[in-house]
Amino acid sequence: MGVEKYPEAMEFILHWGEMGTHWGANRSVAQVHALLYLSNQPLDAERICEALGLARSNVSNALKDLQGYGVVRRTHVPGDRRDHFVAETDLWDMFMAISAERKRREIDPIISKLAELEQRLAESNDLPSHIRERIGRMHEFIGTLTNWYEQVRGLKKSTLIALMKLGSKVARFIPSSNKNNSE
Amino acid sequence: MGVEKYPEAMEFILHWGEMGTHWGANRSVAQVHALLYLSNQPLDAERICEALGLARSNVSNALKDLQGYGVVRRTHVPGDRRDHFVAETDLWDMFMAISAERKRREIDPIISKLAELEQRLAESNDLPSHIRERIGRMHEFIGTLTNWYEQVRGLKKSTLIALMKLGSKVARFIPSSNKNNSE
DNA sequence: CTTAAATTTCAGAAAAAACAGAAATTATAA
DNA sequence: TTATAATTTCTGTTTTTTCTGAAATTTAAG
Repeated sequence: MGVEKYPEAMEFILHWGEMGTHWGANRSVAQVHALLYLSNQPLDAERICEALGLARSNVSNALKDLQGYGVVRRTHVPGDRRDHFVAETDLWDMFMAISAERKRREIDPIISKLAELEQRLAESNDLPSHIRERIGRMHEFIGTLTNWYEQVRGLKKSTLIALMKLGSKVARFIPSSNKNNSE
Repeated sequence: MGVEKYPEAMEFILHWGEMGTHWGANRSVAQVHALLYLSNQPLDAERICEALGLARSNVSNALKDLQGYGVVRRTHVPGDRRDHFVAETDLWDMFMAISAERKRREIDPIISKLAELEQRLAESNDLPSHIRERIGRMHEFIGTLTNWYEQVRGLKKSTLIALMKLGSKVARFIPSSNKNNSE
């Protein structure tokens, strides 16, 4: 009945787990995520342990992680005392949730630090100008990028999809760049 | 004379190194990168060792890594036998180089695996349709995303910057979404 | 309230990654 | 060609992360 019976499904889960290690999640977290993503029905923790051969505590932490990223949620199965879990299956929502959370954890602290440093640099005057300048440029660059992200993220899903489908054709709307080639 | 003399510069380097660990690079790699980014002049490996307190071999590997990502290059200083290194200082180019290489290493293999699985799934007929469907949707989603990336990446830098500055205003060009709010 | 099931926390073991120092290789100059 | 400087590769150590099993806590049913 469950996903774990199908070799191709397990292959997907294993590969997903492997890739997860390159993406800031550990193997267990990514595997649990993949399993829930493929699963039709809510799964309880014990079931996940068996399917993946992981310790109960490990699965517990993985589920907490995934809930922290907003890609898995607890759900209640009537007549069953145990917690059950389901994954977000809309890939666009999943992508947005993960990117928002990663921004919060990994980009925002950088911005704060850069802002703080820039402040201090403005005061100390025995500092080579190129250092001040490069830290400033980094700050500005990341600011521009995240500002763009925050704006675009506010658009309707359908608009975003339409924009993506446009691809490089969006460049048509930029005045001075009708011949759009790299560099 | 060098960057390592300035406490604020070192603070940037240390913080950058720390953040690097969350982004797929190890601390040494990120620190070497930050040091070179702030440096005005090409630095030789020995100098980097001293500035950061790292072993020679560690620095050697970090430099190899950074060159692999295309954000650092070797350069020759006349009258000096040693290799010297400089970082890309255009942040846009740096960003593009890193994202292209990460896509190659971390996204492309997923796409291959998904394509292969989808092929096999099409053949086996005793498989719940929702599994086939979800793997298919994942494949399509990542495909759409990377297709968009490849197209946009081909645009002129100035066009890209102009597009970014437009922010959510790009949505104006999408027919059916004049009221552009989230969800 | 008591009991039992379910879950989380914690401490230590296992695995993986990062790093240092030495040895080996490569490249340059005399 | 030989000697030496520079760099890389390799091996073992240290550090960090992941994961397990047991203990503690929480939750809910009776």
